[in-house]
This record gives sequence, C-alpha cells and structure tokens, in this order.
Amino acid sequence: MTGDTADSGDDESLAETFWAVASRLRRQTRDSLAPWDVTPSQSRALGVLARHGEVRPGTLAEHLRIAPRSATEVIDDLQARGLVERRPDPADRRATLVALTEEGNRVSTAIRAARRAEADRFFGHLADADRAELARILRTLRA
Amino acid sequence: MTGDTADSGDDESLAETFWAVASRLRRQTRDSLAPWDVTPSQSRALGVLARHGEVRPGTLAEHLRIAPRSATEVIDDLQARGLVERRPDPADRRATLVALTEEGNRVSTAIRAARRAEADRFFGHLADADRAELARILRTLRA
DNA sequence: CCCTCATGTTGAGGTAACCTCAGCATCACC
DNA sequence: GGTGATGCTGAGGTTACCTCAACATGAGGG
Repeated sequence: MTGDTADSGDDESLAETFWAVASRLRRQTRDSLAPWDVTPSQSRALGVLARHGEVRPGTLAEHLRIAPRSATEVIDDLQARGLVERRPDPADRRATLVALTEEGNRVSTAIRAARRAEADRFFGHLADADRAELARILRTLRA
Repeated sequence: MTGDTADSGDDESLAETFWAVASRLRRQTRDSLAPWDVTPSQSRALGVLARHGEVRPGTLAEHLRIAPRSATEVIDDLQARGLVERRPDPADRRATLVALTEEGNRVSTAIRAARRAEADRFFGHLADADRAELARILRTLRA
C-alpha cells in the first residue's frame, strides 16, 4: 500500500477504479433511459417525486443533494416534457409544489422497471454475496 | 428507517447509493486539488503521463477512456498551465507526443501524494478487509 | 507514381449537470 | 410595520464530456 507497487496496467488507486466504473455506469444508464428522452438526473427527480408525492423545489434539491437553483432547472425540463406540474403551495405563497402529472406517473413507473433491469445487467455479473457486500460498503461511504 | 430528512431513504438501487458516493468523492477530490488549480480530469491525465512518459493524444484518450477530441482539450489546458508540452512525433508526422514539463513533474508528484492522502481520508473509514473487498468488486465491474 | 483508404489531431459547435450571485416576493416576529 | 430570514428563479459561468467534419499524413495496390 505504501509504495506504488506496480499493480497491473493503468490503475493504481481505488479512486481510479471507482471512476472507471462510474463512467461505465453513467453511459449505460443514459442509454437505458434513451427511449423516454429523459436524462439521468431527470429520472432521479422523477424517482423522488414518485416516492414522496408533491414537494417543494427546495425539498427536492435536498433529496437530490444539489443546490436549489439546480432543482429549478430539472423541474423546468420535466415540466417542458409534461411530466411534472407546478402549483402554488397553499401554505406559503412564496413556494410552489411540484407533482407528477399522469404522464409523469406512467413514465416514472416504466423507468423504474427499466432501471431495475439495467442495474441487473450492470451489477448482475456479481455474485449475490458480492452485490450485498458492495451495497453495504457503499452505504458506509455515503455518509 | 424513514424519518431521515435528506436522502433517498431506504431507497432502491445500488446505483443510487453508488451515485451518492460518487458525488461525495467528486467534491472532495476537487477540493483536495484546489491548491494546484488543477481539475480532477487534468490530474488524471497527469497521472497517466507520469506513469507512461510521453504519449500521443490518442493513447492518452484510451488510458482515460475518453474520446480523442476530449484528450486534446485536457492537453490544451495542461499546456496552458505549463505542465505539459507537445512535440512532434518523429515516427509519424501526423502525430504529436505529449510529455510532462519539469513543472508538470513536480506538480504531478505533489498531487499524487495529496490524492493518496485524500483517498485515505475518504476510504479510510473502511476496515482494511472492506477496502480490499471494494477494490476487488469494483475491478470486476470495470471490465 | 498516383490513387485510395485509413489514421491522428483538431476546429466548431453542442450537451448535461452542476454551481454562485443577485433580485424579488413573501413570511415570521418583535 | 420594519427587519431579517426563506423560497424561488434569472443571469451567467464551469467542467467534462460528446459528435462531425476538415486537414495532413501514412500505407498499400495497381
């Protein structure tokens, strides 16, 4: 660990390997979402909305761990595609609530299935035990 | 449990967790490189050059797993900072060779140390066995 | 020797997914 | 009813990629 023991080929660090995997996963995810003309970040937002119902942009941003301004952008795109709608928050006139449209609901359901299939394809090469290990380890890193 | 404010909770996929970790790592990496005014992708390129000596842009692209055109861009940036230089490839007049300057060598060495420290900080929360497991599993996914 | 095809690099232009900063409306409270 | 916090969004910027097409050169056949 201390020296740069010549480990094979290119990669040295865990981080490098991690990024190589990330890049592969990103491409595959993008491809698997192509049928709906929805980007990965939009699909994450759809997922939050499907799980939480109507939320304010700021709340959405927290769930996605991005800046509020960036959430506005994702919402704009989804709204342009007719997948979400904004309505005023009756409890606070500064705020708006974002909710899935019916179309958004359909698409979000379809995407959830596709993403599951995609994850199977990607992580499916792993033994069940490895997949569980990976999930556990990543969860401790997510903190 | 539910009741968490800011995450996708007991969420769905391995992929989601993976991205949350990726995002955290990306931010930390960027911060740890700030002293040298070098971006993560530039630092990866420096790493390749440090390990392989002079290479052609196309080769660099392969190592970084990006399109050749994108390598040109990274090289441009590094050259503007005086960290690499281009020279003609004596073996093929279409090609150029990219190599670290002395300054590039210094910076690349310093960065390598910083990145190791950064990786320790990030992955150091893991038990040794977990770290090894993670490395092994990620390598199989890198394919 | 010329012609064609492949290869190496780069200009032009585009995209996704973020960011900060400033401005405006509204709310909460003293 | 003034003051400061909160919620959203316009404006503008950045990183890290991409494709497509141009251009120079290399390699092989006829």
